Amino acid sequence: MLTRYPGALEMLNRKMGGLDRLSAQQRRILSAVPIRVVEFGANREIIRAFDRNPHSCLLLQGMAYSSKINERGSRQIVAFHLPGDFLDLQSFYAQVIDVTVTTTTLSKVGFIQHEDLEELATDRLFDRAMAQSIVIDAAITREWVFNLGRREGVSRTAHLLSELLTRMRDIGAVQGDQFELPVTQVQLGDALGMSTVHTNRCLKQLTTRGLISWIAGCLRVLDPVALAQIGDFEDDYLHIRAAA
Amino acid sequence: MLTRYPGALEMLNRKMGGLDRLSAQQRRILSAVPIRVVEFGANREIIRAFDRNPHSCLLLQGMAYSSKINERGSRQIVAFHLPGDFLDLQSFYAQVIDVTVTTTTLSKVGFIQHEDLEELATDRLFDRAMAQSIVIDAAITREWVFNLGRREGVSRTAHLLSELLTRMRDIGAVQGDQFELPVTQVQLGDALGMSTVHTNRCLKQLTTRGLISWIAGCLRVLDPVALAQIGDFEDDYLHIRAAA
DNA sequence: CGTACAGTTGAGTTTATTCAAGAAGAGTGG
DNA sequence: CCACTCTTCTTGAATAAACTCAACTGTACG
Repeated sequence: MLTRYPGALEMLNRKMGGLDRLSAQQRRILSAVPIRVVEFGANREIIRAFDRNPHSCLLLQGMAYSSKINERGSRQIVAFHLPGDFLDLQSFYAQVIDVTVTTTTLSKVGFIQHEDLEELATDRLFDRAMAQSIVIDAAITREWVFNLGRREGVSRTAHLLSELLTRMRDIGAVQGDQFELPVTQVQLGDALGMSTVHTNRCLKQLTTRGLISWIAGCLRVLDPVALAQIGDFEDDYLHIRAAA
Repeated sequence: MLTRYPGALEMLNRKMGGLDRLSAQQRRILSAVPIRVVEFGANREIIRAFDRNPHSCLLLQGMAYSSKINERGSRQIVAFHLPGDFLDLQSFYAQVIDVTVTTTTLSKVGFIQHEDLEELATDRLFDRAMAQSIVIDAAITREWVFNLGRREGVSRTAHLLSELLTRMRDIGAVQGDQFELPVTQVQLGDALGMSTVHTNRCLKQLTTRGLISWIAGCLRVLDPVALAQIGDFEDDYLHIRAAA
């Protein structure tokens, strides 16, 4: 299950500020960081809640989500992770992790030891890149609170899809407003705080209105502007540079 | 409006790891940090969304909340802030802030310039204390996502009140399971993602069942264990040290 | 060919919302 | 001290949103 994967370093470079902002020295430091790459099948737990791992993970390929489950069996997905995202960087700062991270599809994950991150964090730029990653994740979570608290089904669904479109576009995974979305409606419902049945009906409404078309795990956004409008979506909170 | 306030340094000490963990040298550094203390009346905006401030704030006294408002006029409170909390530390890492922070009652706020935080962050312990503060806030926000997504009215309300009780107790503001809660039911509803009417009815249920008593801005939790049980509340995510 | 999982649809029930109006307080000025 | 106003809290009733339950379709896979 353990393989070498050349994309790992590129992801780390990107996450730590982008190649253009890094000095030759900094790039040398990054390339020396040991990254253990592991491939996971679909629906595999990468990180389990309450664990105290000596490492944090970077998603290299595929897709994953963070979820919380209570003893009554209710599950709520609290974040979706796309390639290039840290999955559990918070465990580097808080030692313990409060969510379970699971793949939705075949994925590659890079494991970095905390002691190596510790070493990296001595460089101010790297330190800030990691902190910023956490801050942006937190901003997304706050927007989810708004989404769950103040938007009804159809709008809520449209907002989440708009967020995913925007983030997918940022990492270059969107072509012609179309992208792979390896997520089931059950998972989507768990993220939206809605039942599967209701999620299905909301998606159908968006489809009927000609806004989206979701076939075979591939989402095509037919009218991104209208979708964003119905979903009351503004992309500022994602902190995506206009240059990207 | 600008006053000196001796509690400011104590709060900063506490936030940066607690007096016992700080060296004499570190305490000296902290005591030299310029903190501008400003008093705000009730319902005053301390920080406005999308601003780019050269400072971050520490709540010294009173209570505040972070909220997001969309152009349709819906408001969602995404966090409550208690004395000792940083209000907008994320703006130190991301420059811009995505929420508006408002007082609920007469409050004292300490303003610290980002350049001074920058200086503090050169000390590893201080740097980690700030990062940890952000990570814990994020964990609370994730729990709110669960709360809004997966718990119905009464349980959701019970959970929030349990969270506030626990956090209030941690800062020593609880006596006999009773504490000042200077929040209106409108604000509580905005935090719970519910209408004011429904919030009122959920509170009434908790009252009728003999779990709480909320009179004149003072919440008395009559049965903390039962309240936590109904609210499906576990305090692990708050990362509160058992010693405290 | 059977099983498992994902998606879809209908019908009844529960939860929460909106609208509306009245009661209880707090603060203000005469 | 009282009348006035404003905000907060409370309650009822009709409506809307979302959930549960249940059944059925399709598809992938061994």
